[in-house]
Amino acid sequence: MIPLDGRSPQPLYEQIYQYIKDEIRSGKRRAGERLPSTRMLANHLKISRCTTQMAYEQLLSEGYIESVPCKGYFIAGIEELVGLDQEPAPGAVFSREEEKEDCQVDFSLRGLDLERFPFNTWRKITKNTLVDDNKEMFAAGDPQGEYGLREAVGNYLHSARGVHVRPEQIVIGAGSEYLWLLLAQILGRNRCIAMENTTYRQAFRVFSGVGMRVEPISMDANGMSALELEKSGADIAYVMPAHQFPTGIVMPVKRRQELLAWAGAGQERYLIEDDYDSEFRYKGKPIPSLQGMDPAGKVIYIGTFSKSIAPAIRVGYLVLPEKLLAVYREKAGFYASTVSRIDQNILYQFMVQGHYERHLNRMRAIYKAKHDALLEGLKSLESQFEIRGENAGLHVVLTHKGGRAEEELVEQAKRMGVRVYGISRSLIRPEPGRFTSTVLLGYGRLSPDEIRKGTKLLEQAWL
Amino acid sequence: MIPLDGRSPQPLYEQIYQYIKDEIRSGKRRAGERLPSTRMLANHLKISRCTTQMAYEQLLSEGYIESVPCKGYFIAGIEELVGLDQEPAPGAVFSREEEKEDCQVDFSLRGLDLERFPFNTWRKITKNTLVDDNKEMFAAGDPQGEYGLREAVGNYLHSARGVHVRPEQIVIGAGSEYLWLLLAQILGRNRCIAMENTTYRQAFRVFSGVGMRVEPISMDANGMSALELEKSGADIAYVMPAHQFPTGIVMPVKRRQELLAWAGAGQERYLIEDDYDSEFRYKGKPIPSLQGMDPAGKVIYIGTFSKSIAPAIRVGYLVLPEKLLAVYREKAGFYASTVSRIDQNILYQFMVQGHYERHLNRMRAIYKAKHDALLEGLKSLESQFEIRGENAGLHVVLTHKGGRAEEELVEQAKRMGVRVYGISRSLIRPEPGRFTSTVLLGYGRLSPDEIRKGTKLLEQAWL
DNA sequence: GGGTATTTGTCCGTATGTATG
DNA sequence: TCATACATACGGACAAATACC
Repeated sequence: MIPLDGRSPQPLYEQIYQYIKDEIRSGKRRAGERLPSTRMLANHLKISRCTTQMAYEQLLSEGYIESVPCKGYFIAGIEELVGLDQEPAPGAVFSREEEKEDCQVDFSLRGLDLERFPFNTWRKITKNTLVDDNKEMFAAGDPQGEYGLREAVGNYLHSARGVHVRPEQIVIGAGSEYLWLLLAQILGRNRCIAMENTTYRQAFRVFSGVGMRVEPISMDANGMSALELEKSGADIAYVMPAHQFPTGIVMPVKRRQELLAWAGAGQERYLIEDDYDSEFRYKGKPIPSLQGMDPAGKVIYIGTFSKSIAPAIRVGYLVLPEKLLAVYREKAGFYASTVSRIDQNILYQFMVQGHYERHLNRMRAIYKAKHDALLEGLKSLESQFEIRGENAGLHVVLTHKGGRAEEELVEQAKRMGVRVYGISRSLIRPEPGRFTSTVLLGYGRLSPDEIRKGTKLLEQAWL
Repeated sequence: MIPLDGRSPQPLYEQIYQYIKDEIRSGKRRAGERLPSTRMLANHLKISRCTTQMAYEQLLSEGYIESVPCKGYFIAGIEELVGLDQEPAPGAVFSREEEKEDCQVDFSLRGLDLERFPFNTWRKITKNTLVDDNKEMFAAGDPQGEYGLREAVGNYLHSARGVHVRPEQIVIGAGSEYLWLLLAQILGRNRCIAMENTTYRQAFRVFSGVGMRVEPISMDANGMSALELEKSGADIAYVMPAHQFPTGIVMPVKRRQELLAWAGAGQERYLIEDDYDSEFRYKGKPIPSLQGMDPAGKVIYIGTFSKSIAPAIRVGYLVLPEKLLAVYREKAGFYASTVSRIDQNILYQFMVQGHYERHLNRMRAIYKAKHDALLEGLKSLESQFEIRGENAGLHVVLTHKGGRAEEELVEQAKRMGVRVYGISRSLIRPEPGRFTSTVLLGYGRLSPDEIRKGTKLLEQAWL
């Protein structure tokens, strides 16, 4: 029985939250154990169900408990599936995973929390998609992607990201890499593309691989330098305004407008906005997409479901300005869609039934809990490290104030069994004196407990 | 997304109110449409729930929206007349389907018989793939494709097509177009590629689209002219030895050896063997693949499941010679797989459980029946038409002996309600006096009865 | 074994109290 | 005093999982 004091300044839900949290921490409650349902508890304590629920939600957002719809709330398994880590891919010709060694905590940048994926929902939708009267699903589909799915994506982008889009402007494709490649076909190879000097290595390799000239542009605190962009002679600029990878910089409105002005000054100039992880933002008012701020149709918007649903779902989308639509149709309209029509329809159902929004909300809460745990754990490092790129996405950026070399930081962490990642592999062109003592910590796959463990080890490694 | 300005003198709730009011007035929101719940919106905009509620209350009091307890807020249905003429017919942007008119029989070249697809098997395998203990299926997979699937494809190719292949040489990708594109990245753009003068238009567009120089090579009865190839200066040759599209030519062993010899004469020379419909062969011994005849590793083999299973299954495979493997890893190894890992595993199960072989055997019998019906029906045309490309694939080639123009043949057929397709769209370069009176008849989707009906109508149209 | 009542998490609109200019 | 914004608390409706008949 939880003792409640109605006259206490501490709200009821917090008293409940505190009580249960203490029980979990002290070990009185074992992992996997079921909590009383919100109704039962509320009934028992003679309070509103919502109050108990708020308490549970708090516990949930901090990772102490987990919820299973229609079943109950359960104490979280501390390190349930640690070391489940991805596949070693039988005979993997070149697995991207480095060897595990005795790595205890891996702050991997591509790690995601797939445990919470609404598996049953997905399975059910799949089942319903593969019904007998749906055989035409196996025939060839629209090369641009199923119209319904494009509508759903368009609606989502409009409401969530302020993107202005008709379904006709959307092209569905199998992941970012393919879409970059496709984009390169549309824009033409004889382009000069400006990229932020630390950027997605993959994007850089695709664009340079197809023969585009790539101009690295240095960044200030607000992102890509507009001045340098102007001078570079590029006619395309690839940017990530919402949460730049890897620096985590959020481009403020002023810089956005400068870039839009730059694009507007040339007939053939375009901005590519890669909104790769904009789904996750934990603090501060969300800034609409660059595309949404642009009435002139100079922004090509690109996004994917790899982070927001699962990497295995190889689906991404391109939003083309009206002017480029004709070019797309001429140059690439004959490309068959790269995504199975069945998968497109599963995803479509997932979206129109509202599962996508729900899933995003849930994941946002979960990742926020991890994010908070990480920042809390990094507090002790603040004297020697600058922490940036927080409050959004799935990684943070740490820079050693004393200028300790990146390799040393990585190596020191490694000796303590912690894997962190240097920023230098994202550099296109070396910049003397910059990006030399910066490491990246991804927290998507780790549990709050693992994160706390990791930061403790980092403390020992670096201080 | 509603743009909010925290520093504006206009209160937050009023900004929201204004925004939604404008959307309703402009007709962007339809009557009856549901607004996001106060919680969701507040969560999204990172403001208090009460603020969104105040905005909604204002809208409510002005009659723009209605509230339904426990369900949500809805746009009021004052004027149903707003914005009736929206959306331009789903998928109509540029659907590949020509208008139906009063076409009775369509000898479509991309038609397939999907009625016989083992739907239940596929569904069952899908269900079994999506079981709870298979969650890792949603994580990122091998960029080259699931190893198991590559093994299965390799085994199939070895036994069915005589392809010599280790799973390590196989790259799984989302359909032919993507694989061609990938191949172009691997080989490099500064290549000169020889293509048979009538060939897959799509392949031509991909290769020329990425900037490769394309050399059209004329064909004799045995396929691509080895002499002309030698003279062309090309270092890559794209061929379809098993059943050339569209001519249906089967390349005899002698010509194959000439091509192999050509490839062997240059360090960087390669043959691309597109085995697009080799699954279907109705008479005579199946000829092994070109790749299987080549001990020197000069043949790149490419195939897909689009015809043999279903076009919606966007899966194809590339078999790279050992020498190109390293190049692939370096230049394109970072490309994530374009096929959903789940789909790959479904396909894998489909193959290892023997369903693929069974399905192929069944389809071969079915298509043979159609093929026979077509040839039987065309007998009466034999006096005036030469019939070629038979005994394999899913189409035959008809050439008018009298030299009647292709357009006329198509038009005459059309007037009788039959759709046939001219060969000229497969021409890369006009060849005076050739391919001017030839049409193609695909029979994949038609039933034997429809085929008989079609040939009867063609008789009336042409004789 | 197949329908049915119950339980449960989840989402919803609503009401009231409070802090800050 | 009032407008604005936020925090706390309430109970109904719903669909899905589950247990029971």
